[in-house]
Amino acid sequence: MRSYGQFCGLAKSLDIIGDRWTLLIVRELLIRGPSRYTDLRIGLPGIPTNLLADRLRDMEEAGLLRRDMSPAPAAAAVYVLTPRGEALETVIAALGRWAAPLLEAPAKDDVFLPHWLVLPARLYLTDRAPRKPPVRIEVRDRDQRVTLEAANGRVTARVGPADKPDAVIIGPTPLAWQLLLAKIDLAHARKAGLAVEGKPAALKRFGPLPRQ
Amino acid sequence: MRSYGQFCGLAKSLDIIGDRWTLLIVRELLIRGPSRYTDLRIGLPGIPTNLLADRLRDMEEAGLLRRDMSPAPAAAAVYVLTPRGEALETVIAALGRWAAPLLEAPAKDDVFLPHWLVLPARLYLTDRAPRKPPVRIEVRDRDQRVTLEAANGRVTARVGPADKPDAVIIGPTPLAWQLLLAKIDLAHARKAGLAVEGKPAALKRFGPLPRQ
DNA sequence: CCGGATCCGGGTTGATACTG
DNA sequence: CAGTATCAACCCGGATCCGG
Repeated sequence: MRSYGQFCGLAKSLDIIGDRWTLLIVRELLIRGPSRYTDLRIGLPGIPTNLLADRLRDMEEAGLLRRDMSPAPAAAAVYVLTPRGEALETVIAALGRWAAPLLEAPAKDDVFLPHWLVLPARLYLTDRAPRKPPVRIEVRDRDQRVTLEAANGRVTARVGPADKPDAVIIGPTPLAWQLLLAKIDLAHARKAGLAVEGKPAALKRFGPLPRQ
Repeated sequence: MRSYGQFCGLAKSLDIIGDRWTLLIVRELLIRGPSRYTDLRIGLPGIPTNLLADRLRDMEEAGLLRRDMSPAPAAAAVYVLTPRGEALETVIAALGRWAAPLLEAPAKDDVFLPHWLVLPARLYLTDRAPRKPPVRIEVRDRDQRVTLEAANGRVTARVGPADKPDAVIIGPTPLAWQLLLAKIDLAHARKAGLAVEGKPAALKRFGPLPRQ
């Protein structure tokens, strides 16, 4: 990207992360941790492969990520955020919070990959019963699994299956998201194609943050 | 800007503010308040005039700003941030903080307009003597003036001349900034072309934030 | 001078094909 | 799997022009 040539923090940061796709690549690495080229490509539907390669080069040069060779047996290159790259989480959180009103309406043609639940779960969901014992649920869409946990008043989320989940939501991610935000109720969700196994009451532990 | 087509807060926000120059226009409006087209152009050195016009249209359509006609006598159009546009201050602050390490070294070919001091002053400077009475200084570069105030442990900043300043720094903005950050001392700054009127001790009230 | 509109060359992006 | 190559379409930058 061409520099703005302005001695200003905002302009300097945009010089580095203002290119198209760059912040989305950081998002993927924040959510999934060290990732291979192909995993990044899958997590970024629509990205031209040459741009992904270009960006990864630029971002390595800018000190946002490192390209690591994983240990001997499987010689796969993985991309890993540096601390400097991880520090962009605050920026992504600010953008995510600003965009909250745009996520109320359900997606239309938008792609919604299950693992993207991780960031909004952290940003927009709250634990509605902080005093009660922790609750863990799994969201499953095809073979993708995401684990959400409500404990001590906080919601955490990560990619991967849950260990002994209290409930499992199975079906299209957009529906699961609507259900967690309490935009639709369980009966409606089931009619629309969602299955819930385990204790549906566990879902009530999650809800939208109060309007800021 | 073409949409990413992803149901994700980050992607949605970038759909709106990811275009080149857009966030810098927000910066100008945050710093200067309601501004005319020409003022924006001056505050954004390097922007092609057609792009500024395009962006202002896009941003109005996106609900980030309004175009207001000022009252009858001087029929000047001014651009004003909507609350939605003002809410981007948190995003700009996050980007500014992330960029802090990039602003330690002095600018080279970079442009440094005086009014840009306002944001970094708020973000990077601290009041070193919260208990003492407030201190107000003016930074003057050619005919541009910026007012900084340290009071009750906080630093505030705005465009315009200061009322009864305790000190006035006159000269190139980059030098003034270095001085405020305590990167250079007063003697060095004077030798490099900076003049300080009033009580130079007032400058000691300002200093860099401790390393986060 | 203010507030743009128009035009054009070059760089970036998007889509797809191809390769070690 | 992990990219490179190619090419069209689009966006950006720079310059010029124009009506109040």
